Amino acid sequence: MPDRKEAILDAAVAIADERGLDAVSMRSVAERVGVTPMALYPYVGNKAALLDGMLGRLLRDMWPGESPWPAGGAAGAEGDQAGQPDWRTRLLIMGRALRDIAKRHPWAASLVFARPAVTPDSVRAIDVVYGALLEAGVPAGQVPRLERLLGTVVFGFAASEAGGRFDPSETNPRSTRGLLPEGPLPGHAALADVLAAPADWDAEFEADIADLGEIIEATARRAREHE
Amino acid sequence: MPDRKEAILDAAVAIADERGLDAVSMRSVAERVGVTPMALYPYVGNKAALLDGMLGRLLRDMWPGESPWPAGGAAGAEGDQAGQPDWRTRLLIMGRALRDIAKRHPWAASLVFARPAVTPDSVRAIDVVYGALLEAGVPAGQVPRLERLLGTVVFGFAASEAGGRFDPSETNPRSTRGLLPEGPLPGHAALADVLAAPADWDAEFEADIADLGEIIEATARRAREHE
DNA sequence: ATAAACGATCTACGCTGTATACAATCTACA
DNA sequence: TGTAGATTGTATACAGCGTAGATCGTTTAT
Repeated sequence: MPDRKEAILDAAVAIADERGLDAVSMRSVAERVGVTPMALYPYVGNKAALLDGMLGRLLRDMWPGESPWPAGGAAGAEGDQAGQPDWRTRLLIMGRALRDIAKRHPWAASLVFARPAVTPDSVRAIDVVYGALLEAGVPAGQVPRLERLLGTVVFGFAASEAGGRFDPSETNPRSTRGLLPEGPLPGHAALADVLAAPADWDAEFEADIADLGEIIEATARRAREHE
Repeated sequence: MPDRKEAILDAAVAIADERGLDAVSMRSVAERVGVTPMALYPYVGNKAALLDGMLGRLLRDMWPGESPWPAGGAAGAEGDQAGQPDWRTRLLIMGRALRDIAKRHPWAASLVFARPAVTPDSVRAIDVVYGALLEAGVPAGQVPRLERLLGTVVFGFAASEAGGRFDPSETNPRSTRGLLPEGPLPGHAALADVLAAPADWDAEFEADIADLGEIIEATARRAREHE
């Protein structure tokens, strides 16, 4: 009866959304499910596995229905399927979906870099990226690396946004003036105007994705020329 | 007497290196310093601040002596200093240094995305990157974004390497064969050969850095043309 | 000399993950 | 229908956690 496991994961995700990841304890989850803490163990094994399960649950929700696009149509030799958007918008959609998830569940981003994430759902997501990169003309030898780079940037951006790594340059006004107790900050001083303006994270995310797209195209172009 | 704080941070870092980040507790750190747990609070405030301090300590060690290069010489209008390497190798050196730190202290990488890292040392590091980007010809409006992108990739790579996000594709042999309980994996199937070979993380890191360098140059080139 | 601030201590509270032992309930077969 | 076995949840307990609160020398300032 694995409905129980789903219910447990639901409860854990709900608690993390409402009160933060630190509030997710075996006791709090158990209470929400209406059961004693030890009753969770047959279903989730231990707390680390529970966190993995929470992350997996989120990745599954990336595409609500079945698979995001008709399966197949990934190998370059096969030609493109009819109703499928091109590789660029496919990657864009995935990236945006991932950032949306991270925004809705800020706790998730910090988990990505801490756990391997070997769930079947995440492997499926990787496969879709592989397909897009192959369609773009990236040589096979570079595809896994670029997939990892894409993931690093998207997850990293989401994690930074959620975890606060992007905030401090504004909250610390002294550094934007090019001064620090220990010495001058010529770079900050030269950028005072830009640093004073509030950042537009949506625009920044899109710009990053666009830059990644250029990397992909440049890689594909190099491969075409050297062949 | 802030030597005491240094000693506390030293002890905490040593414990994390030896027994992992989870082993860093107020009690264990206090014991190593030779003091009761509550005696730490006047110096580090609370546990979260202690973790911040540990991270800051590592960033300071990025350049052992004083500052990495003679201060100043960042603003583009000022021309280049004599003994300073060009912006590309400067960024390369910083990136490599950061990955080395993450390799020596794997626990640190997971902290980066969880805490804002507002310490003076990290601000100084950011300033150096600003200087390099300005020297490369990146327009001021894009410099902060690219600095964040660089940091995201380098930290993200280090965190992935240390946290295990890069491992599973090999440890899960079934996925490299293009098969999964739930359905086919056309992308994995098409890349079977490449996925079977072991990855060279040093080479991958260098390749990623090179790609970032191209983004920087492309941005600078666009700015030159549109002016 | 008196007052104030500081550094360190001890105790205690409520919380954590989970090993272990036990009880209740449902299933299957005679 | 009776009973054995498996399944599922409970109760208790332990060692460890972060830190609030009160206390107490010792140092510094007035």
